[in-house]
Amino acid sequence: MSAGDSDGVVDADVAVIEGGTLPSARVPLDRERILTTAVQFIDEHGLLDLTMRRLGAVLGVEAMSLYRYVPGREELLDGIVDTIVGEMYDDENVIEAPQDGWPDFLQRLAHGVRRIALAHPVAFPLVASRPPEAPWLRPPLRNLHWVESFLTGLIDEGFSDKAAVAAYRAFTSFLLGHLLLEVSSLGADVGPLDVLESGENESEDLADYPVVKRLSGALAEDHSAVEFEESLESLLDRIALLRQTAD
Amino acid sequence: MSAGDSDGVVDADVAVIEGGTLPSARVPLDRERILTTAVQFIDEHGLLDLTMRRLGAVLGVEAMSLYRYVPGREELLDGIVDTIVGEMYDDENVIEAPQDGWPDFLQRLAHGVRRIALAHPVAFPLVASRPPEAPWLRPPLRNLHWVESFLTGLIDEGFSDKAAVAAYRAFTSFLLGHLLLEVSSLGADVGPLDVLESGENESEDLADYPVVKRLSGALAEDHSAVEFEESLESLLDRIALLRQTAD
DNA sequence: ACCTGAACACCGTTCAAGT
DNA sequence: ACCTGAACACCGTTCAAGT
Repeated sequence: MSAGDSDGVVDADVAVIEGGTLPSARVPLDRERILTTAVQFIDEHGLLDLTMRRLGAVLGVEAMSLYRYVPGREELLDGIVDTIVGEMYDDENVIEAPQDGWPDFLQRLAHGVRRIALAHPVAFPLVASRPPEAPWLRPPLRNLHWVESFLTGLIDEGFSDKAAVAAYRAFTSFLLGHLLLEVSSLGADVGPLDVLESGENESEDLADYPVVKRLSGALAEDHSAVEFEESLESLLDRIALLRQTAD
Repeated sequence: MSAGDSDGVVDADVAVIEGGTLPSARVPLDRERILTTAVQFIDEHGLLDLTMRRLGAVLGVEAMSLYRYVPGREELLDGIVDTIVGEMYDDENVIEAPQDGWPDFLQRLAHGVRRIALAHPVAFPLVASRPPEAPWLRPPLRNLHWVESFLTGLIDEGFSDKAAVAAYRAFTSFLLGHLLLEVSSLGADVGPLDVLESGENESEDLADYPVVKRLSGALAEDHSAVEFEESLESLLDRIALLRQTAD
């Protein structure tokens, strides 16, 4: 944190104007700037602090101005989800269609989603928990483009329609469960419960649960990365069986 | 819904007094009554409508009275999670320790969690997404009692400490992913986005995604129950391998 | 002992008005 | 065209006061 931009100080007046028309004029709002700023704000301050009024302030504007670009707070949150998931377009390791077989294709897609989860640990629960608008937009793969790629890729690789759909379901619920638990173990999450009061509290609570107490060290260890790889491998094995299933 | 208790009408005055001391006196508040009422309220009206003031009104009391029993809204939500997860104590099909082998034990536990998820489809995302307080309370198994049972049960059945912990991780992330997607497909969720505007909107949106469009029928089909069974079976196979792994 | 009234510092959202 | 001031109907929370 440098001294200039810390702690919510609004320095929109100092913002570099890209078009370069009116040097000292305030750069006008637009939807994309609102959304990227909101994502950044959540990652820094948490979801609970994201308020129309505060987001406006960060953008150097009154809250009411936001309503010209986004219909309300709920739609703002939906836009944030789109923005985050959309980041996967920039990931060169995620490909549009299988090149080295469908397992490689799904591996890349899974790792792409994991990367955006780890890049936005605080905002990711939003991707996971906003109500899906349709059964073909299951979290965390909430992007029609990638769902289309997923299904097309598998069908081109010999999956039946039914098998491709079943694979989509298994793939998404695997990613959702694993990644939600992985980012939540990273600490940040909804709710300002940052009261990790250490001391005798812990040992006292666990007195009635001797096995949990004995294994608490092991339970606290983070093996997310290898568990992700192994579970993904096992999922791909399971999907391989789906592929061979007759309709 | 009978005519008397519908639609948020407060009839606390008519409440039956169990102790039977003062017949016409208002039955006093207590933490449990607050929490069970809150769970019911969420299931009926959604999380967004649950407000300290409204919850108070349902209980026939001003919002400020709640603070005598719960420190604030965040802690109210934590209490709601405890209440919901605690319902599994009443489930006779969930057992404390393996009787017919660990796979049967875990099957019962998994189905118990699924039952509470389906019983509270609107409130369940809260169980899934509240920030865990410790690494041994991974959603959705956020109850020290059941975590203790889980670990003890597996260790008694021949799992090493490490294998039991690994099984705990795999088991919870499976349940979280599957159940969160299952209840969210049931419609209700956070956010008042009940704008399922039918019409040409859908087909228009899907014009650029022909495969999704072609499979949209199949994608909308609900096979949650059989998918749960099959995925659980596969998970148990995976856990069986863990059991045989040397430390 | 238990609940409330009044108050404070916030929210999201609207709309007529400013520039 | 874009933003704002003022207002409305709410929030969570505190605290002295009522019974």
